[in-house]
Amino acid sequence: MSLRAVLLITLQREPGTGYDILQRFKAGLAHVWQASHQQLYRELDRMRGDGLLTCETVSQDERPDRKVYQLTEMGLQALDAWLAEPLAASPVRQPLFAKFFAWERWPTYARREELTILREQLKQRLKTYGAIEREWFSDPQALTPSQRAPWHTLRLGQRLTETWMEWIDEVKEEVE
Amino acid sequence: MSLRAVLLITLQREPGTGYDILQRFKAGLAHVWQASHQQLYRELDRMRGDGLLTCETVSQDERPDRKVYQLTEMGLQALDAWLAEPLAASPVRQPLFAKFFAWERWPTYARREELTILREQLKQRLKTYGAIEREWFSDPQALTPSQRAPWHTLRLGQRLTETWMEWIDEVKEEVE
DNA sequence: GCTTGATATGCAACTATGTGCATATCAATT
DNA sequence: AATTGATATGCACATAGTTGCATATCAAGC
Repeated sequence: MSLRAVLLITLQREPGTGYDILQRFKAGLAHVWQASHQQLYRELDRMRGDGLLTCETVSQDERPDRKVYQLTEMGLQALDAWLAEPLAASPVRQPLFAKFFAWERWPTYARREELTILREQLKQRLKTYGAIEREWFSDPQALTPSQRAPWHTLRLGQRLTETWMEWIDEVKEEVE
Repeated sequence: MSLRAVLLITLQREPGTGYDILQRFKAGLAHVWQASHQQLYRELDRMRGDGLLTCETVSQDERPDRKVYQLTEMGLQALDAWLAEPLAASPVRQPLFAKFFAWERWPTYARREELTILREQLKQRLKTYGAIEREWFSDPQALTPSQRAPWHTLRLGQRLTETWMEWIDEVKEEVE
Protein backbone atom coordinates (compact mmCIF):
# COMPACT_ATOMS: atom_id res chain seq x y z
CA MET A 1 0.00 0.00 0.00
CA SER A 2 2.79 2.43 0.81
CA LEU A 3 3.96 3.23 -2.70
CA ARG A 4 0.33 3.84 -3.54
CA ALA A 5 0.00 6.17 -0.54
CA VAL A 6 3.13 8.08 -1.47
CA LEU A 7 1.74 8.52 -4.98
CA LEU A 8 -1.58 9.75 -3.63
CA ILE A 9 0.24 12.35 -1.54
CA THR A 10 2.44 13.43 -4.41
CA LEU A 11 -0.48 13.79 -6.82
CA GLN A 12 -2.72 15.45 -4.25
CA ARG A 13 -0.43 18.50 -4.22
CA GLU A 14 -0.58 18.77 -7.99
CA PRO A 15 -1.40 16.46 -10.91
CA GLY A 16 1.46 15.03 -12.89
CA THR A 17 2.86 12.24 -15.07
CA GLY A 18 4.91 9.25 -14.04
CA TYR A 19 7.99 11.04 -15.17
CA ASP A 20 7.13 14.15 -13.14
CA ILE A 21 6.75 12.06 -10.04
CA LEU A 22 10.04 10.34 -10.69
CA GLN A 23 11.73 13.73 -10.80
CA ARG A 24 10.02 14.83 -7.59
CA PHE A 25 11.18 11.62 -5.94
CA LYS A 26 14.73 12.34 -7.00
CA ALA A 27 14.57 15.94 -5.87
CA GLY A 28 12.88 16.22 -2.50
CA LEU A 29 11.36 12.90 -1.53
CA ALA A 30 14.68 11.11 -1.78
CA HIS A 31 14.73 10.54 1.99
CA VAL A 32 11.14 9.29 1.95
CA TRP A 33 10.71 6.90 -0.92
CA GLN A 34 12.63 5.40 -3.79
CA ALA A 35 11.04 3.64 -6.71
CA SER A 36 11.98 2.72 -10.25
CA HIS A 37 10.16 4.22 -13.22
CA GLN A 38 8.74 0.80 -14.08
CA GLN A 39 7.18 0.55 -10.68
CA LEU A 40 5.66 4.02 -10.96
CA TYR A 41 4.05 3.55 -14.35
CA ARG A 42 2.63 0.20 -13.36
CA GLU A 43 1.23 1.45 -10.07
CA LEU A 44 -0.28 4.56 -11.63
CA ASP A 45 -2.06 2.41 -14.19
CA ARG A 46 -3.42 0.14 -11.46
CA MET A 47 -4.59 3.09 -9.43
CA ARG A 48 -6.39 4.43 -12.47
CA GLY A 49 -7.97 1.00 -12.88
CA ASP A 50 -9.10 1.13 -9.24
CA GLY A 51 -10.67 4.53 -9.76
CA LEU A 52 -8.24 6.48 -7.57
CA LEU A 53 -6.88 8.53 -10.45
CA THR A 54 -8.03 9.91 -13.75
CA CYS A 55 -5.68 9.94 -16.68
CA GLU A 56 -5.60 12.55 -19.40
CA THR A 57 -3.42 11.85 -22.40
CA VAL A 58 -1.72 14.92 -23.77
CA SER A 59 -0.35 14.63 -27.29
CA GLN A 60 2.97 16.24 -28.00
CA ASP A 61 4.39 16.97 -31.42
CA GLU A 62 6.35 13.94 -32.48
CA ARG A 63 7.04 12.77 -28.96
CA PRO A 64 5.43 10.01 -26.92
CA ASP A 65 2.17 11.16 -25.33
CA ARG A 66 2.30 12.37 -21.76
CA LYS A 67 -0.25 10.88 -19.40
CA VAL A 68 -1.28 13.37 -16.75
CA TYR A 69 -2.73 11.69 -13.68
CA GLN A 70 -5.02 13.44 -11.23
CA LEU A 71 -6.66 12.37 -7.95
CA THR A 72 -10.34 11.50 -7.96
CA GLU A 73 -12.67 11.94 -5.00
CA MET A 74 -12.13 8.25 -4.32
CA GLY A 75 -8.39 8.76 -4.35
CA LEU A 76 -8.69 11.53 -1.82
CA GLN A 77 -10.79 9.30 0.42
CA ALA A 78 -8.24 6.50 0.14
CA LEU A 79 -5.53 8.96 1.17
CA ASP A 80 -7.51 10.15 4.18
CA ALA A 81 -8.18 6.57 5.24
CA TRP A 82 -4.48 5.77 5.03
CA LEU A 83 -3.53 8.84 7.02
CA ALA A 84 -6.03 8.00 9.76
CA GLU A 85 -4.76 4.44 10.17
CA PRO A 86 -1.55 4.13 12.24
CA LEU A 87 1.20 2.27 10.41
CA ALA A 88 2.16 -1.25 11.38
CA ALA A 89 5.62 -1.60 12.90
CA SER A 90 8.15 -2.30 10.18
CA PRO A 91 10.07 -5.54 10.57
CA VAL A 92 13.77 -5.27 11.42
CA ARG A 93 16.02 -6.35 8.55
CA GLN A 94 19.70 -5.49 8.79
CA PRO A 95 21.75 -7.73 6.52
CA LEU A 96 24.90 -5.85 7.60
CA PHE A 97 24.27 -6.79 11.21
CA ALA A 98 24.04 -10.40 10.14
CA LYS A 99 27.61 -10.24 8.88
CA PHE A 100 28.75 -9.29 12.37
CA PHE A 101 27.28 -12.57 13.55
CA ALA A 102 29.68 -14.39 11.24
CA TRP A 103 32.72 -12.45 12.42
CA GLU A 104 35.18 -15.37 12.18
CA ARG A 105 34.31 -16.15 8.59
CA TRP A 106 34.20 -12.51 7.52
CA PRO A 107 37.67 -11.65 6.15
CA THR A 108 39.32 -8.49 7.46
CA TYR A 109 39.73 -6.98 4.00
CA ALA A 110 36.05 -7.57 3.28
CA ARG A 111 35.03 -5.95 6.57
CA ARG A 112 37.14 -2.94 5.81
CA GLU A 113 35.77 -2.62 2.29
CA GLU A 114 32.17 -3.04 3.41
CA LEU A 115 32.42 -0.35 6.06
CA THR A 116 34.32 2.02 3.79
CA ILE A 117 31.69 1.75 1.07
CA LEU A 118 28.85 2.16 3.51
CA ARG A 119 30.49 5.21 5.06
CA GLU A 120 30.85 6.71 1.62
CA GLN A 121 27.17 6.05 0.86
CA LEU A 122 26.10 7.67 4.12
CA LYS A 123 28.31 10.67 3.48
CA GLN A 124 26.71 10.99 0.07
CA ARG A 125 23.29 10.77 1.63
CA LEU A 126 24.13 13.58 4.06
CA LYS A 127 25.23 15.66 1.11
CA THR A 128 21.88 15.04 -0.60
CA TYR A 129 20.05 15.97 2.59
CA GLY A 130 22.09 19.16 2.78
CA ALA A 131 21.15 20.05 -0.78
CA ILE A 132 17.46 19.43 -0.11
CA GLU A 133 17.64 21.49 3.06
CA ARG A 134 19.27 24.43 1.29
CA GLU A 135 16.78 24.29 -1.54
CA TRP A 136 13.54 23.89 0.38
CA PHE A 137 14.15 24.73 4.02
CA SER A 138 16.81 27.43 4.04
CA ASP A 139 14.90 29.49 6.60
CA PRO A 140 13.18 27.10 9.07
CA GLN A 141 11.71 29.95 11.12
CA ALA A 142 9.85 31.32 8.12
CA LEU A 143 8.09 28.05 7.33
CA THR A 144 4.39 27.44 7.84
CA PRO A 145 3.53 24.37 9.94
CA SER A 146 2.75 22.33 6.85
CA GLN A 147 6.06 23.28 5.27
CA ARG A 148 7.80 22.66 8.54
CA ALA A 149 6.55 19.09 8.85
CA PRO A 150 8.59 17.66 5.95
CA TRP A 151 11.59 19.53 7.33
CA HIS A 152 11.35 17.45 10.51
CA THR A 153 11.62 14.26 8.53
CA LEU A 154 14.74 15.57 6.87
CA ARG A 155 16.24 16.39 10.26
CA LEU A 156 15.59 12.87 11.51
CA GLY A 157 17.10 11.45 8.35
CA GLN A 158 20.20 13.49 9.01
CA ARG A 159 20.48 12.46 12.63
CA LEU A 160 20.00 8.77 11.88
CA THR A 161 22.67 8.97 9.21
CA GLU A 162 25.02 10.72 11.61
CA THR A 163 24.39 8.07 14.24
CA TRP A 164 25.30 5.41 11.69
CA MET A 165 28.49 7.21 10.70
CA GLU A 166 29.67 7.67 14.27
CA TRP A 167 29.11 3.98 14.85
CA ILE A 168 31.07 3.02 11.75
CA ASP A 169 34.00 5.14 12.87
CA GLU A 170 34.02 3.43 16.26
CA VAL A 171 33.68 -0.05 14.86
CA LYS A 172 36.25 0.49 12.13
CA GLU A 173 38.99 0.71 14.74
CA GLU A 174 38.15 -2.76 15.95
CA VAL A 175 37.87 -4.19 12.48
CA GLU A 176 41.52 -3.94 11.68
CA MET B 1 19.22 -13.36 -0.72
CA SER B 2 19.36 -11.87 2.75
CA LEU B 3 17.03 -14.24 4.54
CA ARG B 4 19.02 -17.01 2.96
CA ALA B 5 22.26 -15.47 4.22
CA VAL B 6 20.91 -15.07 7.73
CA LEU B 7 19.90 -18.73 7.70
CA LEU B 8 23.34 -19.78 6.49
CA ILE B 9 24.92 -17.87 9.37
CA THR B 10 22.50 -19.27 11.91
CA LEU B 11 23.01 -22.84 10.75
CA GLN B 12 26.75 -22.47 10.40
CA ARG B 13 27.08 -22.05 14.17
CA GLU B 14 25.10 -25.22 14.77
CA PRO B 15 22.60 -27.34 12.84
CA GLY B 16 18.94 -26.98 13.69
CA THR B 17 15.32 -27.17 12.61
CA GLY B 18 13.07 -24.40 11.35
CA TYR B 19 11.56 -24.18 14.77
CA ASP B 20 14.97 -23.90 16.44
CA ILE B 21 15.89 -21.04 14.17
CA LEU B 22 12.61 -19.30 14.87
CA GLN B 23 13.42 -19.43 18.58
CA ARG B 24 16.93 -18.11 17.99
CA PHE B 25 15.46 -15.27 15.93
CA LYS B 26 13.13 -14.39 18.77
CA ALA B 27 15.87 -14.57 21.35
CA GLY B 28 18.99 -12.87 20.09
CA LEU B 29 18.66 -12.02 16.42
CA ALA B 30 15.54 -9.94 16.98
CA HIS B 31 17.41 -6.74 16.10
CA VAL B 32 18.85 -8.33 12.97
CA TRP B 33 16.11 -10.20 11.20
CA GLN B 34 12.46 -11.04 11.59
CA ALA B 35 10.71 -13.74 9.65
CA SER B 36 7.56 -15.78 9.98
CA HIS B 37 7.70 -19.53 10.45
CA GLN B 38 6.15 -20.02 7.02
CA GLN B 39 8.97 -18.08 5.45
CA LEU B 40 11.61 -20.10 7.30
CA TYR B 41 10.26 -23.53 6.38
CA ARG B 42 9.84 -22.52 2.76
CA GLU B 43 13.32 -21.05 2.48
CA LEU B 44 14.98 -23.99 4.23
CA ASP B 45 13.32 -26.37 1.80
CA ARG B 46 14.49 -24.29 -1.16
CA MET B 47 18.01 -24.14 0.19
CA ARG B 48 18.01 -27.90 0.54
CA GLY B 49 16.83 -28.11 -3.05
CA ASP B 50 19.72 -25.87 -4.09
CA GLY B 51 22.20 -28.09 -2.28
CA LEU B 52 23.13 -25.58 0.42
CA LEU B 53 21.75 -27.71 3.23
CA THR B 54 21.23 -31.34 4.05
CA CYS B 55 18.12 -32.41 5.87
CA GLU B 56 17.90 -35.25 8.32
CA THR B 57 14.45 -36.27 9.47
CA VAL B 58 14.33 -37.30 13.10
CA SER B 59 11.30 -39.28 14.14
CA GLN B 60 9.80 -38.53 17.48
CA ASP B 61 7.35 -40.73 19.34
CA GLU B 62 3.88 -39.71 18.24
CA ARG B 63 4.90 -36.17 17.29
CA PRO B 64 5.54 -34.63 13.89
CA ASP B 65 9.05 -35.41 12.64
CA ARG B 66 11.74 -32.83 13.23
CA LYS B 67 13.85 -31.91 10.23
CA VAL B 68 17.37 -31.06 11.23
CA TYR B 69 19.13 -28.93 8.64
CA GLN B 70 22.89 -28.69 8.32
CA LEU B 71 25.22 -26.69 6.06
CA THR B 72 26.89 -28.43 3.17
CA GLU B 73 30.26 -27.46 1.73
CA MET B 74 28.32 -25.59 -0.95
CA GLY B 75 26.37 -23.76 1.71
CA LEU B 76 29.57 -22.67 3.39
CA GLN B 77 30.91 -21.41 0.07
CA ALA B 78 27.72 -19.48 -0.56
CA LEU B 79 28.07 -17.89 2.86
CA ASP B 80 31.67 -16.90 2.21
CA ALA B 81 30.73 -15.42 -1.15
CA TRP B 82 27.99 -13.38 0.46
CA LEU B 83 30.30 -12.13 3.19
CA ALA B 84 32.93 -11.08 0.65
CA GLU B 85 30.48 -9.09 -1.45
CA PRO B 86 29.64 -5.63 -0.06
CA LEU B 87 25.90 -5.09 0.35
CA ALA B 88 23.98 -2.87 -2.01
CA ALA B 89 22.62 0.30 -0.45
CA SER B 90 19.12 -0.35 0.84
CA PRO B 91 16.43 1.83 -0.69
CA VAL B 92 14.89 4.45 1.59
CA ARG B 93 11.25 3.73 2.42
CA GLN B 94 9.70 5.68 5.27
CA PRO B 95 5.91 5.62 5.02
CA LEU B 96 5.71 7.66 8.21
CA PHE B 97 7.72 10.45 6.62
CA ALA B 98 5.26 10.46 3.76
CA LYS B 99 2.49 11.36 6.18
CA PHE B 100 4.40 14.49 7.14
CA PHE B 101 4.21 15.53 3.50
CA ALA B 102 0.41 15.51 3.79
CA TRP B 103 0.36 17.56 6.97
CA GLU B 104 -2.82 19.53 6.15
CA ARG B 105 -4.86 16.42 5.49
CA TRP B 106 -3.46 14.49 8.46
CA PRO B 107 -5.86 15.07 11.38
CA THR B 108 -4.35 16.15 14.70
CA TYR B 109 -5.83 13.21 16.59
CA ALA B 110 -4.39 10.79 14.04
CA ARG B 111 -0.95 12.40 14.29
CA ARG B 112 -1.01 12.13 18.03
CA GLU B 113 -2.15 8.50 17.94
CA GLU B 114 0.44 7.56 15.33
CA LEU B 115 3.34 9.04 17.27
CA THR B 116 2.15 7.65 20.58
CA ILE B 117 1.94 4.13 19.18
CA LEU B 118 5.31 4.41 17.50
CA ARG B 119 6.92 5.71 20.69
CA GLU B 120 5.48 2.76 22.56
CA GLN B 121 6.86 0.34 19.96
CA LEU B 122 10.31 1.91 20.17
CA LYS B 123 10.25 1.78 23.95
CA GLN B 124 9.36 -1.89 23.73
CA ARG B 125 12.21 -2.43 21.31
CA LEU B 126 14.67 -0.81 23.72
CA LYS B 127 13.41 -3.13 26.43
CA THR B 128 14.05 -6.14 24.19
CA TYR B 129 17.54 -4.83 23.41
CA GLY B 130 18.16 -4.45 27.15
CA ALA B 131 17.10 -8.03 27.77
CA ILE B 132 19.37 -9.33 25.00
CA GLU B 133 22.25 -7.27 26.32
CA ARG B 134 21.83 -8.57 29.86
CA GLU B 135 21.56 -12.14 28.66
CA TRP B 136 24.41 -12.26 26.16
CA PHE B 137 26.66 -9.27 26.71
CA SER B 138 26.55 -8.54 30.41
CA ASP B 139 30.32 -8.11 30.57
CA PRO B 140 31.52 -6.43 27.33
CA GLN B 141 35.15 -6.39 28.45
CA ALA B 142 35.22 -10.14 28.83
CA LEU B 143 34.03 -10.84 25.29
CA THR B 144 36.21 -12.28 22.55
CA PRO B 145 36.29 -10.23 19.31
CA SER B 146 33.82 -12.55 17.63
CA GLN B 147 31.42 -12.27 20.57
CA ARG B 148 31.99 -8.55 20.69
CA ALA B 149 30.98 -8.02 17.05
CA PRO B 150 27.27 -8.82 17.52
CA TRP B 151 27.33 -6.61 20.61
CA HIS B 152 28.23 -3.65 18.40
CA THR B 153 25.15 -4.21 16.29
CA LEU B 154 23.03 -4.20 19.41
CA ARG B 155 24.59 -0.91 20.48
CA LEU B 156 23.80 0.69 17.14
CA GLY B 157 20.26 -0.63 17.31
CA GLN B 158 19.89 1.03 20.69
CA ARG B 159 21.31 4.34 19.53
CA LEU B 160 19.15 4.47 16.42
CA THR B 161 16.08 3.74 18.50
CA GLU B 162 17.04 6.45 20.97
CA THR B 163 17.54 8.91 18.12
CA TRP B 164 14.04 8.10 16.89
CA MET B 165 12.53 8.55 20.33
CA GLU B 166 14.18 11.90 20.91
CA TRP B 167 12.86 13.06 17.57
CA ILE B 168 9.34 11.92 18.38
CA ASP B 169 9.41 13.83 21.65
CA GLU B 170 10.48 16.98 19.85
CA VAL B 171 7.96 16.64 17.06
CA LYS B 172 5.11 15.71 19.40
CA GLU B 173 5.14 19.21 20.84
CA GLU B 174 4.47 20.67 17.43
CA VAL B 175 1.82 18.13 16.57
CA GLU B 176 -0.68 19.42 19.06
C1' DG C 1 27.78 11.56 -38.54
C1' DC C 2 27.66 9.29 -33.81
C1' DT C 3 27.10 8.98 -29.05
C1' DT C 4 25.18 10.42 -24.78
C1' DG C 5 21.58 12.13 -21.79
C1' DA C 6 17.07 13.90 -21.08
C1' DT C 7 12.23 13.13 -22.03
C1' DA C 8 8.50 9.65 -22.01
C1' DT C 9 6.34 5.15 -21.77
C1' DG C 10 5.74 0.34 -20.70
C1' DC C 11 5.70 -5.35 -20.73
C1' DA C 12 7.31 -9.76 -18.92
C1' DA C 13 9.62 -12.64 -15.89
C1' DC C 14 11.39 -13.23 -11.56
C1' DT C 15 12.31 -12.84 -6.53
C1' DA C 16 10.86 -11.73 -1.94
C1' DT C 17 7.62 -11.22 1.44
C1' DG C 18 3.02 -11.42 3.70
C1' DT C 19 -1.47 -13.61 4.89
C1' DG C 20 -4.73 -17.14 5.52
C1' DC C 21 -5.42 -21.69 6.28
C1' DA C 22 -4.34 -26.55 7.78
C1' DT C 23 -2.55 -30.36 10.60
C1' DA C 24 -0.95 -32.95 14.74
C1' DT C 25 0.65 -33.91 19.62
C1' DC C 26 1.44 -33.03 24.47
C1' DA C 27 1.29 -30.59 28.90
C1' DA C 28 -0.88 -27.53 31.86
C1' DT C 29 -4.61 -25.07 33.22
C1' DT C 30 -9.62 -24.02 33.81
C1' DA D 1 -13.93 -32.45 29.76
C1' DA D 2 -12.38 -28.44 27.20
C1' DT D 3 -9.25 -24.87 26.19
C1' DT D 4 -4.82 -22.78 25.70
C1' DG D 5 0.10 -22.66 24.63
C1' DA D 6 4.23 -24.88 23.21
C1' DT D 7 6.16 -27.97 19.80
C1' DA D 8 6.49 -28.89 14.80
C1' DT D 9 5.46 -28.61 9.93
C1' DG D 10 3.75 -26.80 5.70
C1' DC D 11 0.66 -25.25 1.16
C1' DA D 12 -1.58 -21.75 -1.63
C1' DC D 13 -2.60 -17.31 -2.84
C1' DA D 14 -1.67 -12.50 -2.93
C1' DT D 15 1.14 -8.38 -2.79
C1' DA D 16 5.43 -5.82 -3.43
C1' DG D 17 9.57 -5.04 -5.58
C1' DT D 18 13.63 -6.00 -8.97
C1' DT D 19 15.67 -6.74 -13.45
C1' DG D 20 15.95 -7.09 -18.24
C1' DC D 21 14.27 -5.64 -22.29
C1' DA D 22 11.89 -2.52 -25.67
C1' DT D 23 10.52 1.80 -28.02
C1' DA D 24 10.72 6.66 -29.58
C1' DT D 25 12.29 11.68 -29.99
C1' DC D 26 15.24 15.64 -29.43
C1' DA D 27 19.26 18.44 -28.07
C1' DA D 28 24.04 18.86 -27.21
C1' DG D 29 28.63 17.63 -27.63
C1' DC D 30 32.54 15.15 -29.99
